[in-house]
Amino acid sequence: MATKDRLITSAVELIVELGSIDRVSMRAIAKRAEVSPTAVYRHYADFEELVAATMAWTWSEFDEAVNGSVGHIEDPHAKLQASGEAYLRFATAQPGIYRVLFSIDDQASGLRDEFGMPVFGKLVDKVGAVLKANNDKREPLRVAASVFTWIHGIADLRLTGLALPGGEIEHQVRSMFDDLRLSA
Amino acid sequence: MATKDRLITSAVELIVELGSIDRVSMRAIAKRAEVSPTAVYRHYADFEELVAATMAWTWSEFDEAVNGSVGHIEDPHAKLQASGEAYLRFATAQPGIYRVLFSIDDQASGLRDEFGMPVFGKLVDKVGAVLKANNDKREPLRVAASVFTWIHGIADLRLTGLALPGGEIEHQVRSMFDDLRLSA
DNA sequence: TGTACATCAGTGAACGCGCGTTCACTGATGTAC
DNA sequence: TGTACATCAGTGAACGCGCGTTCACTGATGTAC
Repeated sequence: MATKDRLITSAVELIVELGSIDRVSMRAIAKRAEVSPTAVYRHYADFEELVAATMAWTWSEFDEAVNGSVGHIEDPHAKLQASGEAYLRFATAQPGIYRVLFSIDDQASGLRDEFGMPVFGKLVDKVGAVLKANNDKREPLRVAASVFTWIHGIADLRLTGLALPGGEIEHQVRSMFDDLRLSA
Repeated sequence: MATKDRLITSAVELIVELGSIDRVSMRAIAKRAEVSPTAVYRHYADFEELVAATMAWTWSEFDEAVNGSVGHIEDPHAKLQASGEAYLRFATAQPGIYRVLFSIDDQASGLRDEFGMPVFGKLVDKVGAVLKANNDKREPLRVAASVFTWIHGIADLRLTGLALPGGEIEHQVRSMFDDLRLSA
């Protein structure tokens, strides 16, 4: 049904506008989706379930953004670079949405295990390919954790509007990979 | 007055327990401080002002944690290392509190300019001292921005409870500085 | 030193509001015979 | 093919609740003469 999906996209819109999932109410979502508050219960057992569905949707959008568009790239360095750029573009595009993925919250942390870990796994693979091409003996899992940590820092600080030097997304990703010795 | 401060510490306690400032209400703060909701208005014009005061207090606690305890350290490398460790300890100790500093919010961003930038300035100085000792010609501001970005990533991901490899705080800070060529 | 008065920190009751959820219902669509 | 019935997506009214804020007030403390 169209309504079920429209509730989720309405929730996403509101998160973007208000900057945090905690500021979004079920009634506001229903209103945005042009449906009565009661209608929500036809599709989700309660508000928590709607929030969970919204987070799951956000995770899959994130996965698609970061991994979907780079499948055709053969060169491991170019692939990692493109993926990193897509990561930052996703995080920067809509304030609040990226933060949803990393909420401090029991519900969020369960979804992170379920949806986030596979995404991290794909990063480990991409990093592993670069290490192999570079004949670099470091452990992919550890290096990928550094990449993830750093790029999360870039993404999250960008959201706050803090005026740090760092330049354009492309350049920022490139110098990160330089510092982590993941360049060609 | 004791009440004025107790309202702030109550607010901080609630942020820690609930994991986000958005989940904390004025009435809950008053209750925690053992005072009627009305009494809050003796000390703060409105809820927004109480929130602002709480954020300002959090910023100064953060500044104190990161910079207060390292003043006596002479060696620039040891000083930067100790400061980085204190940073992560502060962020990790109480979930939610650190996140308050980096909220997406007009009010938060004003306070970040006012209280956060000076703290960042001190980091630039510490990084500058290390660069000088290393006879490293890189620009302190840019290198400090990388340090800040990365350590924020470490701190923020730790809060989510994500099980990434990386080890103890001390070790994690050390390998970050190694990768950024800021070690002795 | 005593008295009059101002200031100050607090109270309880009340306001209008938006919240998540439940209820009894309506009308359209799908299915069985 | 028509009819009876079940299912499904939706509605509006109502619930109890916690919210931020205002009001008129009380009683203790500080100050002036």
